[in-house]
Amino acid sequence: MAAQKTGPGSRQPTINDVAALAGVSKKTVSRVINRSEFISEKTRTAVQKAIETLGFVPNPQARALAFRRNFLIALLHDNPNAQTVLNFQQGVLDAIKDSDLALLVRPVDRSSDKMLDDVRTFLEKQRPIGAMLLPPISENDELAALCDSLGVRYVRVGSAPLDDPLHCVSSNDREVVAEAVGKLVALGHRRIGFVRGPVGFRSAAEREKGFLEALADAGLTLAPELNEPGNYRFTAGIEAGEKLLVLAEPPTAIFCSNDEMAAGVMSVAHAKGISVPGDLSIIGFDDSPTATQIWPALSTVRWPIREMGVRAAHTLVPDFLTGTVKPADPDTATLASTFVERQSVAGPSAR
Amino acid sequence: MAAQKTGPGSRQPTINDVAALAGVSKKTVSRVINRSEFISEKTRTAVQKAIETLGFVPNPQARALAFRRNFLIALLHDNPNAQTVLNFQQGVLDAIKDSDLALLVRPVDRSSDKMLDDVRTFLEKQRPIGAMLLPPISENDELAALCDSLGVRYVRVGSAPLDDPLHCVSSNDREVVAEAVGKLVALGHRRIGFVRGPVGFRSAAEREKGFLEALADAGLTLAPELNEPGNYRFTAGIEAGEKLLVLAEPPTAIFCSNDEMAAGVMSVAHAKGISVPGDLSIIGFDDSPTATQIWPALSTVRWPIREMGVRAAHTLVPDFLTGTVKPADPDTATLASTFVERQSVAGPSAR
DNA sequence: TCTCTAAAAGACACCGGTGTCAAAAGCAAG
DNA sequence: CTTGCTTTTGACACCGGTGTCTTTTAGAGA
Repeated sequence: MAAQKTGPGSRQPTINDVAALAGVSKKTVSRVINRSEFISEKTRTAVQKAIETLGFVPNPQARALAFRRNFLIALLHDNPNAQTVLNFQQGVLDAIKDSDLALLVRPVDRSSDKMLDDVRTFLEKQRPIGAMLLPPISENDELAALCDSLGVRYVRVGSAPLDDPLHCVSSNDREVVAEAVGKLVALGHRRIGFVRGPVGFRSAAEREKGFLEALADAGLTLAPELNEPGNYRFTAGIEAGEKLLVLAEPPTAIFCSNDEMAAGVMSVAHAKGISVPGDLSIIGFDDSPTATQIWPALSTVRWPIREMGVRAAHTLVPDFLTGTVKPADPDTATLASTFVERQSVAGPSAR
Repeated sequence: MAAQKTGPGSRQPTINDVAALAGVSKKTVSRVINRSEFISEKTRTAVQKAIETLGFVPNPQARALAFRRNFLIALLHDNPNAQTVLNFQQGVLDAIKDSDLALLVRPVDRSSDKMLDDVRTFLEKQRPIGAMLLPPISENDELAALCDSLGVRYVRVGSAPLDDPLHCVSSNDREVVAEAVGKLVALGHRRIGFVRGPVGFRSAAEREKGFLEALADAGLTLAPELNEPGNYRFTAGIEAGEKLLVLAEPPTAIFCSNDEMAAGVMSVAHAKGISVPGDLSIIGFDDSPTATQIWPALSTVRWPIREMGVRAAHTLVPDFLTGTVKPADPDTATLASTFVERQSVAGPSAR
C-alpha cells in the first residue's frame, strides 16, 4: 500500500524501490550492489534485473554517509602548466573510471599566505579519501603534514622521490636531462648555456643536477657566464637569452629548465638573427603544447604525466581500484621521462 | 552516559556534539548553520561559539541526503585548450568560493559514440545540481536535452548565444574579429588571407562571419585562393601557410581562427624567410599561452573566459550564490572579448 | 497577576544507504 | 524425520543532517 514506489514523474528510484520490485529486503539489495559473497546466485540475478528495470543508481551521498567515508579524491594543483594538469587529471580519470570514485579538482594559490587554511577548509568540508599534490605544491611539507593530520591520504607527485614510496610518484628527470645534454655533447657542443628553474623548486634542482652530471661526464664545467637564473616564465627566457647571446663567446647550445623559458630564448635568437639550430641549439623541458607550436619545433623532455596520474591513483587508493585500468608496472614509483628530439638541435656550426 | 561526544582521537565533530556542548537541540544547531531567522541572537551566539570551539564543519553528504539535493556542480569539457578550461574553472571557483558548492570537473570525449552514455552515467551517479558545458560540446543539442531530461540544470558557454539566456553565456566574438580585421584594413592591407576553424563548430562560423563582415565593410571580398580550411590544429596552420605563402600574389596579412593555427602559419613564414610582421601580419584568436611564447608575439582576440566562468556559475545556480563574488554586469549574458595587439601586426610592406 | 499571541526551541520522523546480529532456509548426516 | 551446521536473508538501528509539527518561552496588553 505504501505510496507508489516508482514515484510520480521522474523521481530517482531508491534502494527501497528495487527491494520492493525484487521482493527482497533492502539489505539484500545492498549486498548485491556491494558484491557481497554471501548471496545466492538466484537472488543476485533477480535483484540485478530489478536494478536494471528501474535504472537504479545508488545515491552516492547516502552511501558516503552510511560508509562513514565518501568516494571523492582531490587533485590539488597550482597550475604552472595547464596542459600538465589536464593530462594528469586524465590519467587519474582513466584509473578511477570503473570505480565508484569521483574526482574533485582544486587549484590552490601557492603564493597566498592563506593557502594552508584554504586547503584545510576544503579538505574538512569535502573530506576526500585522499589528495594528490601536483608539483610545485607537492614539495610543500606543511601541506603533506596537513593531510596527515586531517586523516586524508596523500600522494606527492614530483620529479624525484619526495617522500616514502607510499606517498610518492615521480619521474627520473635527472637522468633524462643528463641524457639530453649528453646528446648535445656528442654532437660536439662544448659551450652549453644553462637557464635554471626557480630557487627552492625540487624540479629545478633535479634538472640542474642532470645538466651538471652530463657536463661532468664529458669533462666539462659550466662557465659562470653561461649559468643564468630563471623562474619557468617566458620573460625569464627572454632575459637569459639577452645575456647569453651577446657574450663575446656565446654558447652554441642552451639547455632551458622548461619549455616556456626555451621559447623565450628562441625568441631572442630570432630577434637577433641567430639561426636555430644552425647557430644555436636549444633544449627545453616539459613537452608543453608550446614545444610544437614554435618554430623550429623544440627538442624537450616529456614526462609521462598521464601515466603518472594512473600511478598516483593506484598509489593513493589501491583498495578502491580493483579491476580498473592498472599502471604498467605497479612496483616502481618512478616512471620514465623521455627525451624528444625535434628540430631545435643540431651540431655546432663550424667557426 | 552516552559515549564521549568529542570522541577519541580525531573523530570529526558532528552536529550532535555541537548541540550537546551548546546545550541545545541539534535542530537549533541546524538553524544556525542554515541562517534561519527564527532564532534568538543569544542562542545563535552560543551555538556559533560551540561550533568554533569544536571546529565543526557540517558533513556535506549528510546535508545532501537530508536536503534531497547535493551541492555539486559539474564542468563538462572536451579540452580543446587546457588553459581555457583552467581559466574558466578558476572563474567558477571565484564565484562559488563562499557558497556551499563544490565543483566536479569532467572531461568528455566528443569523438566517442558512447559520449552521451558516459555523460548520462556521470550525471546519474553524481547528480550535480547543474552542469556547465564548455565549447565545443556546448554546441551539442543532445547533451543539453540529456541534462534537461535528467533534471540537471545546465549552461552552455559559447561564442554566440546558443540557447535562451537562462542557459547561455557567450562572448561577442564576431564583433571583435570584425574589429581586429578592420584594423588590418585600416593599416592598408587589401589581400588578407583567412584560415577557417573546423566545419560544424559554431565558434568557427562566428569568427568567419566577423572576418567577412570586416572585409565587406571595407568593400573587399575574400579571394577563393586566400580562403583556407582548418581544424584549430597547429598542423592545419602549417598546411594553410604552405599554400597561402607560395601564391603568386601572397596575402600581406592572414587572420587565423585560433592561435594554434596562427603559430603554424608563422612557422611556415619563418621557414620561408618571410618576415613577420614586415612582410606578413598575422592575427590569431584565443590569447592562448602560445600567443606570447612565440616570436613575434601574436596579436589575437582574448575572450573573457574567467569572467565567463563567474557568469556561468551565476546563471546556473543564482539561488546558491547569494553574497559571493558577482559578475560585473548581471544583466547581459554576452561578455566582451577584446582584441589584443602585439608584435605580429604592421602595415603592409611597400612593393 | 493573568491571558493571549508570536517567536523560539525541541521531538521525532526521515533522507537512502550500510552494519550488526538474529532468524530462516538449505542441506548432510544420523 | 530430526538434528546440527552452514549459508542466506531480514529486522532494526544508525550515519549526520533537515522538515514538520508541537511545545515552551517571552513579551505585550488587560
